[in-house]
Amino acid sequence: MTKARKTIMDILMKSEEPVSASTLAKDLPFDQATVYRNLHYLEDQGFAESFILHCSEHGTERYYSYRNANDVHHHWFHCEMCHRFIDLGHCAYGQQLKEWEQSYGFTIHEHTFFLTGVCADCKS
Amino acid sequence: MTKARKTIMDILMKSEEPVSASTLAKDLPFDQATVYRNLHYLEDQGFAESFILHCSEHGTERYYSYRNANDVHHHWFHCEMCHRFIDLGHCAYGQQLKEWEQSYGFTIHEHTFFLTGVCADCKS
DNA sequence: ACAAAATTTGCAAATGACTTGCAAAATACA
DNA sequence: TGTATTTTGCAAGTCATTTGCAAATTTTGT
Ligand SMILES: [Mn+2]
Ligand SMILES: [Mn+2]
Ligand SMILES: [Zn+2]
Ligand SMILES: [Zn+2]
Repeated sequence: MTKARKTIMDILMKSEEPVSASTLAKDLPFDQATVYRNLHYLEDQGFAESFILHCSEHGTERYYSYRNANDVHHHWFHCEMCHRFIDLGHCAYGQQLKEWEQSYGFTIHEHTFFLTGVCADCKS
Repeated sequence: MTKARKTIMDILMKSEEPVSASTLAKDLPFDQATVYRNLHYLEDQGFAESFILHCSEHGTERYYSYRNANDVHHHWFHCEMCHRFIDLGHCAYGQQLKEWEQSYGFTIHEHTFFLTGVCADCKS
């Protein structure tokens, strides 16, 4: 495994919340193309997952988080003031998704869910 | 109300599914800046709502739909093959969102939810 | 209907996240 | 170690969306 890939993988593993691709690209000492290509690679291999979120201050960016092989993914709340994410816990939509698949006949590949607003700290 | 604004508003009102901003900008006989500015205006005024969705064929685009003053919004399934949207019906997360607000102390401004996959027609 | 004030439009250039071609550098494999 | 495969940096490109500005349109007050 290359240095760039290991660095990115480590960051994702250690991070408590999703990290944006463009921020990684700016902060890391690798070319942006290398960062983006590695994020794609990690997601392809199932080591990471991502979603696109728009915030007025940082614009539209893709956020990545580490994906544990056996672990279920999480959904998040994003604070529009401090830009931190709050973990909403494991995804609890499995059953609902199956029901929709049955009643509509489609096959779901992905579902996107997140909240935006102002966190408790920023309100006070 | 200007011609451009009325045209865009009409399209949103008549459309059965969300329409992408960039498609509107390409297809309508107004400048793209005018289209984008009017979409922002309509959303600001509460006549439209939008979400960002990425599909491999069309890339990352913002999709708009008309928002009826009294009506609750809908969530959607997007088919990655035919690129149509399937209406999943009224949003049923009101209660859940309130519970999260209480247990986490944050205030939710928006929630984003949608599905992607392959529709029944495209599977056969 | 008329003129001034306020808003909107078209144009052209800019923005910013992300992608891509290519040759050099690093890594994996025998 | 030598060779095949993968990855990297660089530079340029793509594409949705935004922005400044002067001209055109719409709104307001009379
Ligand atoms: Mn943010
Ligand atoms: Mn699509
Ligand atoms: Zn906050
Ligand atoms: Zn389909």
